[in-house]
Amino acid sequence: MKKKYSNVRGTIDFSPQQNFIYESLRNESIKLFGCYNYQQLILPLLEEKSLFIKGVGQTTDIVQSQMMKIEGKDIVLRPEGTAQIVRYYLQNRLDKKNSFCKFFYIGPMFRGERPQKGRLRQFNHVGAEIIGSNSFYLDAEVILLALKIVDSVGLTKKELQINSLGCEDDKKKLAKYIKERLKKRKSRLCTNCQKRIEKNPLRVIDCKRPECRKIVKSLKLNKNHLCPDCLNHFNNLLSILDNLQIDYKYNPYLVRGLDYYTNTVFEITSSQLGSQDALGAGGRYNNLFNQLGGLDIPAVGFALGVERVILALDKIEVKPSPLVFVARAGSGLEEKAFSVLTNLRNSNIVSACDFRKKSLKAQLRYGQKIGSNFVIILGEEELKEKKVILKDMERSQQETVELGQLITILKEKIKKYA
RNA sequence: GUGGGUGUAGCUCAGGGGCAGAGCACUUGAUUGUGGUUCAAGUGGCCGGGGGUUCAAAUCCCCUCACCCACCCCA
Repeated sequence: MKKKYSNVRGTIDFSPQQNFIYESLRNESIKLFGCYNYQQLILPLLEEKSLFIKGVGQTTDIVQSQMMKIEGKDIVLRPEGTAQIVRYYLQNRLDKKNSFCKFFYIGPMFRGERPQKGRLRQFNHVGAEIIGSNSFYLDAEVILLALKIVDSVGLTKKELQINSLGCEDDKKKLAKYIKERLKKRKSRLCTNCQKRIEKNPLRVIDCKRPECRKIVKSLKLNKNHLCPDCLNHFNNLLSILDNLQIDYKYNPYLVRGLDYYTNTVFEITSSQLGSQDALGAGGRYNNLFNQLGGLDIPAVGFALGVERVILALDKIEVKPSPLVFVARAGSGLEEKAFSVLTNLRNSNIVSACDFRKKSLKAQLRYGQKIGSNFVIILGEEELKEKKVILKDMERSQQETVELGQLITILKEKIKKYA
């Protein structure tokens, strides 16, 4: 019995239509990154496991259960890009060279989660990192850039949520506060949160269960946990966004699931997506370099989920260039068809011919189906006089033209068409 | 990792122990060498896989796999 092959669980094949959006997202991103003076990095899909344990955090779900391990080695398929970029920076001692850097990357990430809408085991990130400055202007730049990229492919319905966790001390203070305040009501939290309250209290305020949500809301969180410097940083960022008239929602209950975030965290969500509603997210990570290399280097960045952007875009306008189809009336005209096609293509005219043994009627039907704007019909009668039939499909008109004039006439028609 | 749902033609799905179905799509026709609309005919199935019950299973039972959605988590 023949085995039926299909794609691996949690992966998707990009159809030509999806790829069209992907390419458009990719091109627009590269253009924007260039304009903002970022440099592209292409790093391996394989990294040492411990890079992510130290970077992303031992208690996070990504590290606990979602990393895809390479058999027999302490090597994993990368689950995210930030720790890797930091590894690159440290490995190449960029702190000694030009310490301030802006990088972007586009490529696949891997997480061994159970797939659902908007959640895959292999998915693509478009991400950026700014390394070497703690300026709130750069927090703003990163947010702006993420929004612009999403905009560039025509995704206008989206929401920006933003919060500040504060520096490492502030985070500890906030965690302690949450722990103390929730201790009495611990039994009313979900079992998951009861565990988290000890290990990672910040995650509790992010829980989406209604009962936890209710309790957490009563904490009345605000900016009080922030030290003067961090408060200043956050307020300045918000006023930049205000001045740019960017819509955002301050959400004091927004936490990111990766341990490395400090200060600014943000999330861009879309209502088009279902339960995995984040198109992208990011924030500041002023402690990650310390974790991985013992250096005190501030940084900020974001990542967008390519497949989620594609998912959220229900339609995209595809405007292909005019297509010319070559049809043969009669048998034995393949060689002539091939030579006409070659000439068309050498003149950069988008053209096609199916070379199947089909009747003229069937060829025209196929030509129609693939969206041909013009059809060249090769007929023995006309070819004797070095002529061909040129048919305008939309107008249902045709004329006989000199083979020598064909390219010139077609180019003229195509120009009018566009 | 946990729950719920769904697997029948290329696609969307109906059928629910006794001949394998519809719509769309596809192929071929409807006066010599001309597309879209229309009309006609045709191709196409291990009814996800394995086992069981039965004279008989796409249908009932068990197992399994895959997909979808949700939880969780994240982009």
